[in-house]
Amino acid sequence: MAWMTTTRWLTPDEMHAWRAFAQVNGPLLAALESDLTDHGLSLGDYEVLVLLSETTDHQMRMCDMSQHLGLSPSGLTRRLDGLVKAGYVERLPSTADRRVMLATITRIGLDTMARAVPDHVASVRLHLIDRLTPQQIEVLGTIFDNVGIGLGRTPAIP
Amino acid sequence: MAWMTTTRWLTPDEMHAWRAFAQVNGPLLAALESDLTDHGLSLGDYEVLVLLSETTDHQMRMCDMSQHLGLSPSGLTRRLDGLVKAGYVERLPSTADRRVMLATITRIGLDTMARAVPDHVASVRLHLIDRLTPQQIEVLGTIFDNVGIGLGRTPAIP
DNA sequence: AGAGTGTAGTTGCGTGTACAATAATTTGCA
DNA sequence: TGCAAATTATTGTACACGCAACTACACTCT
Repeated sequence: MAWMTTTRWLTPDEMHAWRAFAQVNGPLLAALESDLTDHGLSLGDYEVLVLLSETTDHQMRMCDMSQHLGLSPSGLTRRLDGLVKAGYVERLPSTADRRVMLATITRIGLDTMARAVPDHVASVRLHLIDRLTPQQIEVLGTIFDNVGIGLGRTPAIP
Repeated sequence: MAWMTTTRWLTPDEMHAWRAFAQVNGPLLAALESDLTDHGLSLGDYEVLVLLSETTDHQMRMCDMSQHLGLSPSGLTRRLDGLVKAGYVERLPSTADRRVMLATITRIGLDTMARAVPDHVASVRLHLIDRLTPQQIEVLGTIFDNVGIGLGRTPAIP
């Protein structure tokens, strides 16, 4: 017979926190994504451009990107297809390892991102940050650091 | 000329909170979804069953469900297709308004959900709740209540 | 050097979702 | 009453993503 353990149900506070999170999470991301469409970017496209713009030489291996973005290799391939067609990113075969494709952000991609960033930051402020007290902001960071550790992620350094 | 305003960038604390949230959110939902697959349910399927099981007569109009679930009408139609094929839900034409379809959860659906709920609660505890202090849990609820209000949602009563 | 193993990226296919168009029905108002 | 406008659900189409299979290449060990 299988082990029989009685379920530890959620307390009212726990249930409230979980339901609030579960119900608001989707609309929050939808709002952030919607505010980016003026620049012709999806939230996923934006994440790619930010990631590439933050590297020293503005390029990164596909497999490293898929790790950072939490995307499957095939998903990243097709996402880059769109960005390449839009002219924001180029594919460069690596000379050091001929299996590797280096995705590089173009001048047009950098310009597009530079125009999108202020609106995106304003959107994050509008929908999330400016609705919270400084104490709540600090706790929010701690919460998701802890949850991320449980999921096997190392929290960001700052 | 358009109004020119200087962007209010994020402070280190704000940036930390936003990045932690943005990076952990996806994996958290993926983990919760993954823990449900043993019962043959996706997170979306589970939400439908919970919603129907919580109504007094175990049925709800399609359009009301799409509101509660944040799903488009077409998306809900196809989601119900799967649940109907699995035998968890039935479609009943409403006699009061012949445009509306009433989705009703079946006995099999209720049984399936009853088996899935304890595992799902345990999963929510494992990945989220039990990684937080009581104070963090309370703040988490307040945070997403506030954000939800900004998005035009009324917070849950409890 | 050569065989076997591991890694990087792409493609075929299935799934899930949104948008637009459509059909059926109800509601509102002259 | 009767007709226009709104509401409800479904279907066609397109897109994004993951999994599995595949190709190409690098590494390891003898």
